[in-house]
Amino acid sequence: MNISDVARKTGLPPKTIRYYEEIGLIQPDRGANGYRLFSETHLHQLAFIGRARALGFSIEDCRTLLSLYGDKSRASADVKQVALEHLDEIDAKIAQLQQMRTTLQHLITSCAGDTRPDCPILNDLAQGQASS
Amino acid sequence: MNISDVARKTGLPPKTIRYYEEIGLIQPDRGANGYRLFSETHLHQLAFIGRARALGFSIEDCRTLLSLYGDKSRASADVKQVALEHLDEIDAKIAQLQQMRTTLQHLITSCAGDTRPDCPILNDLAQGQASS
DNA sequence: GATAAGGGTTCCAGTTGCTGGAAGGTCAAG
DNA sequence: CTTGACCTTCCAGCAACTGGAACCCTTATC
Repeated sequence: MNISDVARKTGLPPKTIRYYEEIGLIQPDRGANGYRLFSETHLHQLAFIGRARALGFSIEDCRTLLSLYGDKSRASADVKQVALEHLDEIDAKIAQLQQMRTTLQHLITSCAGDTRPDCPILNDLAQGQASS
Repeated sequence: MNISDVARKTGLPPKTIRYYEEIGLIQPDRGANGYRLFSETHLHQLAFIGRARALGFSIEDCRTLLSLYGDKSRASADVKQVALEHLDEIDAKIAQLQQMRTTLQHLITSCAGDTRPDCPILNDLAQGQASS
């Protein structure tokens, strides 16, 4: 399989697949003409990476997960730990965004949004406290 | 004021302040020795930027907001629009993270996390469907 | 006057995860 | 034989910094 076939089947752009090879996530073979040649195994690995990335795992996490995936004597606890740490990161990000959201929503609500220059949003940014 | 004073008062690292000058967000003066010299106005601007960044606004948004802040004939509607667009972005990110969180949590719950190799998390990543 | 500590300066490189573009080789069809 | 769609590599850039090297300036102390 050439790269565009794999791209179509995995939904990953060819550029991304080349990048994954460059950083050593996958090791496709090469044909006599220099083209990358992908096996079914490579296809599975790339689909695996694509799904892990869709769940927000970092590239380094993907590397770890791929390695565990290929290790038939792995302990599921190792996989679970990677997932749990990632869940914590997600929760932290959500909490941070919720905090921003709350403050921002409050400011937006208190801003008239008309042609006058008075603006509680700018006041808050300038003073470090809401004008309400 | 020298850069470390401003850093202490705003909580921004000196490196970040230099970076903000480099990209034209602020224009501190220079002393005869080449040191940056910050006025109270610069201090306010940097504190303003720091708070906007804490609310998740991009550097470009900060540029716009700073410009509106300095424009006494602004319309608050312009500020509100920037804030509303940013709120939408935050909401989109939260939704995406919640989606990831839900899937990940489900997988984690179904994984025994012991010494055996069977792992629904890897199964899902490999197959594109949960094993439950 | 020498020196050492603690400022400041610039410039270059690296981070994460790609993405765009240029320049060029390959291949299959008409 | 040429056209067009592939493929290749390499270089640059995105956001928003951060680290480090190499060097200058200031102030205090001996």
